[in-house]
Amino acid sequence: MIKSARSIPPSSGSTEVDGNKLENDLLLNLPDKERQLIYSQLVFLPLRTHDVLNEAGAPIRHVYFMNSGLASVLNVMADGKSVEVGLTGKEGFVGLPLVVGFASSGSRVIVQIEGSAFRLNASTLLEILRKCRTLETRLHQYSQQLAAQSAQVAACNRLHGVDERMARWLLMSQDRIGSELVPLTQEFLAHMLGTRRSSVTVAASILQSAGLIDYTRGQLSIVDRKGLEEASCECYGALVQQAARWNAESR
Amino acid sequence: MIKSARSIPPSSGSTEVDGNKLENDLLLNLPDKERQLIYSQLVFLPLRTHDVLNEAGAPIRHVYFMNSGLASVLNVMADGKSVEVGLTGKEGFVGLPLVVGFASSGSRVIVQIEGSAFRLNASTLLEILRKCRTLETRLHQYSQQLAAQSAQVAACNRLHGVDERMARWLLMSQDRIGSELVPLTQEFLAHMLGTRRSSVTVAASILQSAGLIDYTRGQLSIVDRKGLEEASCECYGALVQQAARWNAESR
DNA sequence: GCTTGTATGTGCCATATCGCACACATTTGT
DNA sequence: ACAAATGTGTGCGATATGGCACATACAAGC
Repeated sequence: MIKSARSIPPSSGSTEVDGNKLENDLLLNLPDKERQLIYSQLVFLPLRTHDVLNEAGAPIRHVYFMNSGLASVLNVMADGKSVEVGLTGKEGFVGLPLVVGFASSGSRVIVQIEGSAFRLNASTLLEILRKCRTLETRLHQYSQQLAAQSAQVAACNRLHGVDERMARWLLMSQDRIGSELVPLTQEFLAHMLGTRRSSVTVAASILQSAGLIDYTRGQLSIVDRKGLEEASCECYGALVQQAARWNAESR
Repeated sequence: MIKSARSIPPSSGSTEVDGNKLENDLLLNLPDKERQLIYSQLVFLPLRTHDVLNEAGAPIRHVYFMNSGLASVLNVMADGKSVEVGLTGKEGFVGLPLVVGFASSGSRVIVQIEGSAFRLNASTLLEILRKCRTLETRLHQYSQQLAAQSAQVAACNRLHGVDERMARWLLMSQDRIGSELVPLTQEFLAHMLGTRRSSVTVAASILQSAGLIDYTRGQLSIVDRKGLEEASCECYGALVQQAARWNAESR
């Protein structure tokens, strides 16, 4: 079995902010000085399915440290068709352009699976970043990871079929939400994969009859993770490997 | 006609480094202090077609400020198939992971059209960056631009046909090399677009008989740029717009 | 129990692309 | 002049996916 992001060691000890458990990898284990500056400003925010966190071309008013659940970075075309170009969970952050000095978002980011995040005003983030080098570096590193994801997805979208891409998506999701249960309709999965719903139906049937997944009305569960990895394209493994390599290098 | 990157105003005055004209946007108009630190370290390097600047998964030994010509960021699969996920010319830089503290490259970067670059050792760059905040910010911003490119390409690869993607590629290339003449075989264009050579032949024939381009044996020239923009998908315009918006915001 | 809305399953045809093979044209080197 | 290497044009069947329409299944509310 591919060593997935799930096997990244959990942070030492548990931390609460604003009475809520802090799970975001970028915020955990910061130097004391930065922790004090940041934690007091964080606002806990439940995320509901299909909430829009950032809109393409619109000013970034808030940034989000994902805490649980899943958000999708989408590229939306003029005719309404959309394709997911990135996926972010508790390892991630929404609002990256702001970190490098851009005021607007390049893409739409929506909540795909409900959960929670810690939010900051744009101006608050900028103020904090002036004093928090560790956090800033982590955000820049995360930006590279997300870019690598987009790149892999770009290739995957060109070269691989619906079944493989769907398997990849499920694996990536599971890594980020840490649960076998993925609450999601085929309709939305189709939007993520940039295909028709009926193609998803067919792909899902195939994966189900192979005993890899199980689903009913918006509740999809992963039955055989190892099997799913074999059904997926190499893109999943490539991304996991790349992430692991970079994580090892950044110590 | 879409306002392209070509219409970005040229830098004030002309600068030479090591006896060679400096064209790279990231290096021009730096604060005096940074200029002095950096310029003395730059090594001029001619780039020949198919030179490999960075290899996926391999340590980054040198970084490159592109000066002329064109380099492609490629994602290569196990079976040898490849897809271009990014394109960089004199507006760009090769070796971004290093800037955020990662030691290895996430993708292969090859020279697509010959030209030149200014090179630095990895360690030299890191040393310089500790003192040069302006350059560092510019590199982070460029990283966002390149990521936006990958994202758009990811969507484009999923939703658009060969003809449209080819038109987009030609437009993006022209913006970066600033010439109507694109020296390139259909074979390599096929690698960029992640398709077969014969599909490129067909697409090229269509564009040619429409009077938009002209080509013979590795020499492709853009005849009707406006027409090509119409033949291209919205992705080209979207990228130009996004770049313009961010450039305006970062002042 | 019935209605309404939402989620999923299926079928049919058009089309784009793939995989492969081969013919032809142009350039390069001897 | 000739051979070899390289670049381009074309055809054909297999396949995957798209667009669309409709049938079925389940859930929630009255």
